[in-house]
Amino acid sequence: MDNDTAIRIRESAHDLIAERGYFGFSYADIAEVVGIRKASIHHHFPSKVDLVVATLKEYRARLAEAAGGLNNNVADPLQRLRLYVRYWAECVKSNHRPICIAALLSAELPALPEEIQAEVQLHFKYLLSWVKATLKEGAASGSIHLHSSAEVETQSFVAQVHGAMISARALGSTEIFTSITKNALERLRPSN
Amino acid sequence: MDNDTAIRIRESAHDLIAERGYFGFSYADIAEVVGIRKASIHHHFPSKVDLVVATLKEYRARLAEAAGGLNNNVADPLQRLRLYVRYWAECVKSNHRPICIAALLSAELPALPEEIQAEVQLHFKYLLSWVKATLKEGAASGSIHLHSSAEVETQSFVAQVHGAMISARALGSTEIFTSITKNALERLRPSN
DNA sequence: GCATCTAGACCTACTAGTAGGTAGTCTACT
DNA sequence: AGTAGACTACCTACTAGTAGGTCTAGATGC
Repeated sequence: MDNDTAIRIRESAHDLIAERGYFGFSYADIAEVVGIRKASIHHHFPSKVDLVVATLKEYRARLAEAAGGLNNNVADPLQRLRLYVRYWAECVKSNHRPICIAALLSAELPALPEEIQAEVQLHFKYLLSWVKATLKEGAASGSIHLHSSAEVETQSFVAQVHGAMISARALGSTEIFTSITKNALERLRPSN
Repeated sequence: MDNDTAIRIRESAHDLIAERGYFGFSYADIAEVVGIRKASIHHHFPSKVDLVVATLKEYRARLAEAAGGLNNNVADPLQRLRLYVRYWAECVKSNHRPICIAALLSAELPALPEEIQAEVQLHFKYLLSWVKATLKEGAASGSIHLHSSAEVETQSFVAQVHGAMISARALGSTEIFTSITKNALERLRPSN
């Protein structure tokens, strides 16, 4: 499952989901990108559901890795959130996976197979829990000011980032992503 | 174009897009809901693009109507935004078109036909311009406090509402929509 | 009053193309 | 020899869309 071809299939699945959503890509698209035949994909991922679940699991693992890295290497919790936002700003700017695939799939959620729905939900729960822990730590150390509860500020922060991705895509504008997220971070500054 | 069947087709298209996105529904699905044959849909809407463009135009017309109604009948600009949010809270709660189809389609945007992309963009521009005008009026009359520019506060407000819809869908939770949007409105209160 | 014409609405039957998925085979490496 | 990984060739189900016919209601001509 960790061999090169399987990884390339999974990575191009991620690219394609970020571009078009679950129903917007096919095994034929992936076959063309990876340079193998459609049937060969089934050898690595028996069904489309398996492929997308694996893609989401990997995506979540990468988030966990990145979040852990920030926790360990960046002392200031607010700065961690700034770097999180900066990562996405780069994605939006370069148009490389410029949207969170869990947020995108969430939009299509009722039509998706249950196993995928569950993975999407797990991603949201993980992201919310990391942001919440970060906000709480910042509030305790004084680097972050919370206007309301950590729970609600967490939900609002995540919603703003996701909403910013959507607006940026709709308007074809990197700037709108930057200005929304800058505003969201500004609100968390202690002097406010 | 305004006869009963055409309307029913367009309305069920709206339902289905809100549930599944552009690629997630077919003429066969609509035929089943409306109770006519697939081919008959083409009589009213020659292509899927025509149908979705018509659905988005109608959706925007309804938004314009509702926004105009709020402008005329509700004196306080902040209260207009509260009612806008309340409308969506009801949709989320009742699970009747619980997501803005322009926001949903924006997620899939790069894969959509250009005419649809253009309509999605028009919806965003209209919504942003109405919210901005409302915020400005509120700021002038003192019923709304703007922490930053009207432009940025507008973008943030809209992003929070859209992000709240996404989170609510992902977690199957009406409460998260309510708490995010309540927080967004709270920020605009003059006492803050 | 009655036949005829027209047009909209809907139908059956079909097209070419694509979807996800399967069966069975070949090849190269361990 | 066994196995992983790729292949060709195929399947069924479904997609948007088309061709051409039927039915009905209203308007028109005599």
